[in-house]
Amino acid sequence: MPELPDVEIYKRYLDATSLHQKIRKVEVTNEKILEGVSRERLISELEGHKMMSSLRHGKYLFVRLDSDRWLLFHFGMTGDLSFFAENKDRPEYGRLVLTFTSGYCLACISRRLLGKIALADDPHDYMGEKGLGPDALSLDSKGFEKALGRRGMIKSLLLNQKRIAGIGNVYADEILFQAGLHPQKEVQLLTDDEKKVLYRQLKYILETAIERKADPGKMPETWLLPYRGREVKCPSCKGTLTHLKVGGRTAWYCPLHQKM
DNA sequence: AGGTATGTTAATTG
DNA sequence: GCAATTAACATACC
Repeated sequence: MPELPDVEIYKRYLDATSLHQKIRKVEVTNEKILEGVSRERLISELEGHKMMSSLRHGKYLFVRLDSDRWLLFHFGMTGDLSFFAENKDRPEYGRLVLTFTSGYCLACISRRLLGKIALADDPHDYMGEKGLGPDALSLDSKGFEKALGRRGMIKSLLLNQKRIAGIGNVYADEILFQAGLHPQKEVQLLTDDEKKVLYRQLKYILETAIERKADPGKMPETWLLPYRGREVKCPSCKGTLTHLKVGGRTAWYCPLHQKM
């Protein structure tokens, strides 16, 4: 379920388990996950090398190798990382599996193959080519207002990675729920106060989600997330949760306190 | 069996 | 040029 908080947790997991270990074996079990690099090329760039540090931007995770080249992961909807002992507990759908000389392995899992694994010379250049906007957590309030732009439905703008990188469907709904804004509200109708509240909630939601390990079961009872997907009472007012489609995605919200 | 799913992108239409 | 909509990608779940 990788949105920004999930990918931040993946980054910390990779940092804690896999840095500074020599890669002994590289397996690519499905080449469709690779973007712009062949299986042979990826293997030769990784084998015998070490991962030295990592960097997250939006939903992308970049890993610097000891060659100063970068390995990057984009997880799509069903991506995950798994660290395990060789010949034991090997997860399903590991599309890239690195085995270290220590006898432990790091796998990039992708059930639906909607993610990407690639090599890059420089993360900044790669993000530029993709047209990715600034990372949601690095924005100050001025940068946020600039990134919002002038037209469109607020939820679509929050989800647009070219404007702000990192927010996905679930956390976009959560931010709007806490800010009391209807997902289809036109951004040009937002008051300065509403923009301030939106910015403050964006920070609060993403930071809190990271503190709670991006585990949906651990989010506050006052949030939308524990009730998302059910037409039950709103956890913050007398309303009843409901949903509609915005930009092809399901938007859950409370029609009573989320104002157009 | 058909609809849905936390992501992105291309094609199309307004 | 922008924004909205839809299909496509591949697979599991209800």
